[in-house]
Amino acid sequence: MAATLHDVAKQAGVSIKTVSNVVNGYTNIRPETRARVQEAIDDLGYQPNLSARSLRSGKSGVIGLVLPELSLSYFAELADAVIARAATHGLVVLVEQTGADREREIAVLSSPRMRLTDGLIFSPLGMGQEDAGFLEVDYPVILLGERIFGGPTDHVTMRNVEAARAATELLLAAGRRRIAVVGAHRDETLGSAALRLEGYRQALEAAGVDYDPALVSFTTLWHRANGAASMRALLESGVGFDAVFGLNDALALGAMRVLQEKGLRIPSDVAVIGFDDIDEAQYMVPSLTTVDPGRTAIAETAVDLLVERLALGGREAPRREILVDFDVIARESTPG
Amino acid sequence: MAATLHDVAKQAGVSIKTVSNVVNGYTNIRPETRARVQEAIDDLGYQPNLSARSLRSGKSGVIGLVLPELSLSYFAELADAVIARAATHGLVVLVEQTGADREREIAVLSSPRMRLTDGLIFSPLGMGQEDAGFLEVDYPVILLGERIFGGPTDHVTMRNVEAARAATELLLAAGRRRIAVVGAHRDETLGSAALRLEGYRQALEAAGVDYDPALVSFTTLWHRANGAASMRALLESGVGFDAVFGLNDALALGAMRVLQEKGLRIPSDVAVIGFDDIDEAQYMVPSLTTVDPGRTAIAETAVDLLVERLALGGREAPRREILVDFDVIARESTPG
DNA sequence: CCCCGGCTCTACAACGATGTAACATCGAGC
DNA sequence: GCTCGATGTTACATCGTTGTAGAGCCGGGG
Repeated sequence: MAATLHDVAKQAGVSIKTVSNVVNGYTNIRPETRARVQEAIDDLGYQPNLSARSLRSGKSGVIGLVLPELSLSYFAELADAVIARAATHGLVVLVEQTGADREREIAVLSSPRMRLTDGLIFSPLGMGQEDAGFLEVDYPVILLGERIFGGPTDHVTMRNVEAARAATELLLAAGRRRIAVVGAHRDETLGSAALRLEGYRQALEAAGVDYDPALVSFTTLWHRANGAASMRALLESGVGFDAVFGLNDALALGAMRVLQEKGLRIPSDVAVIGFDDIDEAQYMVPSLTTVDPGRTAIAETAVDLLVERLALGGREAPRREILVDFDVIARESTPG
Repeated sequence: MAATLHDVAKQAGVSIKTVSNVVNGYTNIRPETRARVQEAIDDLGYQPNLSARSLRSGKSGVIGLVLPELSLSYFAELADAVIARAATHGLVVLVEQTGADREREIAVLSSPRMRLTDGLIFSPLGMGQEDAGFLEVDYPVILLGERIFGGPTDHVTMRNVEAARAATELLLAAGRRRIAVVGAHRDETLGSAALRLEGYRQALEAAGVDYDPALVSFTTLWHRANGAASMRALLESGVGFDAVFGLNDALALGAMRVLQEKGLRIPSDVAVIGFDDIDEAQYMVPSLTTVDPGRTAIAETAVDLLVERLALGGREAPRREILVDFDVIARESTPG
């Protein structure tokens, strides 16, 4: 059985409160008392019981991270950054997966399973704008993603429109005028796909290039395979293009494979740009030009905001909507 | 403030223990009492306080998963499976990253941070056989990986030697006799690289094919980039080969890119096989033949073993060494 | 009519930590 | 010599939950 304050106190011949004071670095303790207690602590290998501490203090030192699934590179890398940042605040991270399922996302918000976390970083993919009310809970939540805007909680997200516009502008600046899009979602007005497509359109308009619907291919999940399929369809349709904007990197990589299969050279025949800057993008040949949407900044900002909320201890504070900076990362798949 | 048993009891006009009994599904309660209590619970939105429950019961319902980093696809997918399996047991997972750093791995084992977990699934990369003693802790640990064998804890791992042998045999069966290896580690006797290389050698020997050291290229980290670099070195060295065994998929994919750059056809000129069956392997063109080392089985077995240990409640039980089954998954990068 | 047993329900004491208030002890100051 | 304040330490209550022991009530059997 693990030693308790009580055991240590008995061995050191002091009260448990004195041991507690030593453990917590309270200053008014005689050096010899402290030494005696410390010896007993080391001797017994005492470790504070975090459940008890948490019950007493109302804080567990654990934050929850709720995301679709770790198998998606973007979320794995996000989780990596969240965990690393949390560690610098002395917090540990409990990870829950929802499989992008709306019901499970909603369930997790009210689940007692989560009640031992002090707060949540919440990244939904299934919930939509109409579900914003579910975010109204009595613990701090930091919302990520593009599914809900203007909800009751803090929100950290990326400049989807501007970043997509910058990506498109990079292609335009290279003289490309026929820019295909891979990964659009049909009938979506919110969410990453719609916002990035909007950025694309803005860039075209600003450059005085007509928007050609034939260049936009739709798909569902943003997987490599869908990127490849979309590209095949585009090529077969006979529509001419000299550049491709993959709405995320996986799509761009899938498209890139097909282009190379068909003997098209990248970037001379077709330039390719992605979105997300997942790790493997830089290892491809040619390496993929992409947009770093600020994933690390999102993770770190989310943790920091949550830590601030926790420090408030439940007192009210205005909600914040934070947009992190993005970066266009030029690599070999675009000219120049 | 969140409602407690006490609040519910007051509202329902019963004792807190009765409420507790209702919450825990204790049977001997009059239906009308139960209904009254349930109403109060719903009314107040009562949720059990898990810290208190955990203090009282000595169990938190949280298990820890300690791994190098989630940015490595293998570990992200492992974590995905662990979390999913834990959920079926009603457990949640706290994920800690060590960065494959020996000191951090050792620290985590004795960290009070981890004391609120009931047990650990521990996947070290920095510790070695000589550190086995650190695994001797007073909570259940399930060890993963190939860094420590015969330690004091349960151990779940893959059949590295046999799986690597099977991979090599698939190439041999296709008539390939000059099989290059990408990703060996110098001076390693334990660990994935050494074990997989051993399987390779066994397969060659059984087939009566001489082992040619010139075909084995060494590297450090198992990244795409290192796979590509190794392949370039092999090609430049002028040593002839008709197949490549990447000791993991990332290496194989890196190598595959370089082969294609050089205009070599896969699999007709050079067959390629990997190891790990990461998700992207099947989306490549050509898709990568690889070995599923049983990652999902490892994750699920680890969780199940831990659950069994937890059920023992500290009672002794013999340690178990579990080897999961592997599968060779033939895809387009090998003939046939 | 009384006792026994089963069903409901309750009171109380834990689990291990910490905040509060208060109690010794000591030296300094008047 | 007595008070005062600072210092060092302690007793106690408390966080919210659950296990244990047992109390009250009812009906059935002797």
